Formats: sequence, C-alpha cells, structure tokens
Amino acid sequence: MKFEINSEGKLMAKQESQKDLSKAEWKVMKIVWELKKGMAREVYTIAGQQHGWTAATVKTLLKRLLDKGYLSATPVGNGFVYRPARSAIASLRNAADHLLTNAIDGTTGPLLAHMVKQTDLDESDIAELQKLIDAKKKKLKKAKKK
Amino acid sequence: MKFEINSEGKLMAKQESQKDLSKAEWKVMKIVWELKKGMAREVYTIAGQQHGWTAATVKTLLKRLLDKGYLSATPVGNGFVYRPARSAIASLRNAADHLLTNAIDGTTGPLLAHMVKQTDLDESDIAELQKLIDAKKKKLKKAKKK
DNA sequence: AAACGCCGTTTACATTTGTAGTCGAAGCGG
DNA sequence: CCGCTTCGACTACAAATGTAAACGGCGTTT
Repeated sequence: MKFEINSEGKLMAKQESQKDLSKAEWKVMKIVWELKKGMAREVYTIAGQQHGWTAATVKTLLKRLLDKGYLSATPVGNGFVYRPARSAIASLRNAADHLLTNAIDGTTGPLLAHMVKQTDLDESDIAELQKLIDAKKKKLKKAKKK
Repeated sequence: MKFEINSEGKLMAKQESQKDLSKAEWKVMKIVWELKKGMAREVYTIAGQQHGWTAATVKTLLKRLLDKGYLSATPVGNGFVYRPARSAIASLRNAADHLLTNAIDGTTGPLLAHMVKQTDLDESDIAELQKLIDAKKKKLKKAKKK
C-alpha cells in the first residue's frame, strides 16, 4: 500500500483514487475530452445545449471533476483552461471492468456481441479485434487437444 | 409517450422506468441471478460473505430492487421467494449502452479490444463474434469499393 | 475611474445510495 | 398454545449526486 500526505497534513492511505465518475460528470468529461482543452465558457455553452443545464450546474461539475482529479486547470486571464487529466480510454476501460465484474457466467459473450453490434468500427479496430479472436481460438484449440 | 395513473391518482408520464441499478444493487442482483431464485436468508448469507454486509443492509437492497422492478417476490411461508424480474443479459446490455454513450470518437474500438482481452469466451461466443466481425469487414469493403 | 460581465468559490437543497437498527407479525418446534 | 426465530416494513442517517443561486473579485469597456 502506498501513502501520501493529504491537504490537512495527515498521512493517508493513498487511494489510487480511481474515484468513479457520476453520470453527469461523464457527460462533462466527454465534452472536455472532445475539446481537448477549453475554458469554462465553452464547456458550459455546449453542455447547456446538449443537456439543458445552466452555467451554474456545469461550474459545479467542473469543480467536482477537478477535485476528483479528472481535470487539470491552468490559469489564464480571469479563469482557467481546463484539460482532461485522465485519458478517455483509460476511464472507459475502468468503467468496462466494473461492468464485466457484474456479468455472471455465460453473459459476457452475448454482452460483447451486443456491444460489437452497436458499434461502428474502422478497419484497424476490426483488424485488432480479429487478432484477439484468433488468439483466443488458438488457445481454445490447444486446450481441447490436451 | 405512454401514461399511467400513479399511486396518488395523478396522471404521469410513464417512464419505461429502466431505473438504473446502483453498485450495491448490482451485487445483490448478481447473487439472485446466479441463484435464479432464493429466499432472503440465502441472499443475505451469500452477500454477507461476499461483501461483509449485515442482513439488514441486504434486506434494504432487496426492497429497493423490488421497488425498481428488478425483482419479483412470491409469498412463501413467512416471507417471499425472490426471483429476477429482468434478465441479467438485458440489464447488462442496458449498462453497456450507457457506457458506449460515454465513449468519444475513436475510443470504442480500443474499448472493445480491452474487453475482449479481459474476458473468457467459449467456443460459441467466439464463433458469434467472428460472425459479427466478418459482417463488419464485408460492409467496410463494400463501402470502400464505391 | 466607473460600470459591466465573467469567473471560480461557497452555499443550498432535494434525491439517491450505502449501510444499518428496530419492531410487530407470522411460522415453527415442541 | 408458547416461546424462538425470521421476515418484511419502517426509520435513520451520512455521503454522493443533480441541480442551481448568490457572491466577491478580476479583467475589460468606456
């Protein structure tokens, strides 16, 4: 276990603080991931259009995301430029792992099938998946032969 | 939009109330899905072992799952036999769709790849995936030819 | 320099979630 | 029939979440 000194100067167990995102927070992160960087204004304009939130609401969410460590902010003029502090894909993987944790035996296959069906994939995505599938096939065959 | 009369006699928009499961609720549902059916006792014994919850906690969760429509209960003796009212796979699909909603452009491929890697698949799962991949390949090729 | 417009911070409040205690009713073992 | 066990309902309460207003300060416009 790792440790760290927290803001009050106390020694704390260092949570590899993968604190999860709430639904609303995901939506804000999605916007920031797409923008790559942006000021409050841009984020809450888009968020307002997409979800009907007021600026105040988005400000709160930005703050919480900062606190959770999903965003970083560098001061510029009056305010900040916000940037993702964690990659979209890492966060998604994390969420996906949670999802798989909830899958009971025999449901993961159909689950993946469903997801593949829902998703638009480009050539390289498909190639990558094919490679993984081939590897799984090979392993299965070997296991059976034994 | 459909409507219904609620408990206070008011006309309400009928939510196809796919109310989501919370983390703790997922864990309980997982147990019930695996049991297929069970009395409170069985569920909270297992849940107690797996998560260190007290019986009281599990009872609360069972109640909430009943309210959310994820469980059904038929009276037996003192209490009820609980059964899943929604299939595991349908619930997972639902969660997966939420997940995909949060994926930004270019992340779905890697996300799926990650999930496939994490997962143990049997022969028929693999065959199914292969079929889907083939279909996607064909469609891509056609699009390119044009 | 005064007025204005944004910004981030603080505060607010209802709802949901995590976690659990209490209690009356009902079944069971004798 | 009488305790004992168990059940579900109700109550409790802190933390997280959704949603937003109020406020004080800093740049900007005139």
